[in-house]
Amino acid sequence: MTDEIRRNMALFPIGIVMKLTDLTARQIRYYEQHELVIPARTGGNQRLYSFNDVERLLEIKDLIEKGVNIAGIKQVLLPVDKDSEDATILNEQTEVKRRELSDTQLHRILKQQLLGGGRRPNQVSLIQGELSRFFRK
DNA sequence: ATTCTTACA
DNA sequence: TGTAAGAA
Repeated sequence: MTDEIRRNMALFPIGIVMKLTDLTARQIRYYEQHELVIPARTGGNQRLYSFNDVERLLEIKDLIEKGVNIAGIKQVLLPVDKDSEDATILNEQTEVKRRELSDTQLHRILKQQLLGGGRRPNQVSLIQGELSRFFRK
């Protein structure tokens, strides 16, 4: 799949990503500290983001706006392991893979609930509370 | 001109 | 999160 390569290809610097996502450099870097996105680096240590990274940041932005904290987002968005990012998993059809699959399904459901629009502002505070309970330990 | 890291009102 | 400082 050549398309995956294209999506995970690091292309733009943080300045472009800022305009694309309407996020501040501070926020973008902050989310990186929490491993919500792992951009590539140039020889000069400059961050380079891929289309996938940008889309991910948009999802994060969406959740933040809905009042979800970093802890909650970490549960909703599947963790990005430095490897499976650019090299798609065409190997390891193993045990671990099966367990992660069920986790993935769970994440999707949760993601749908949060991402699925149309929610009352009043319910935002509830989302915070609910999530903290769901993900507590 | 841009971006990076670190630190703090 | 914003912003400043000093170095790439």
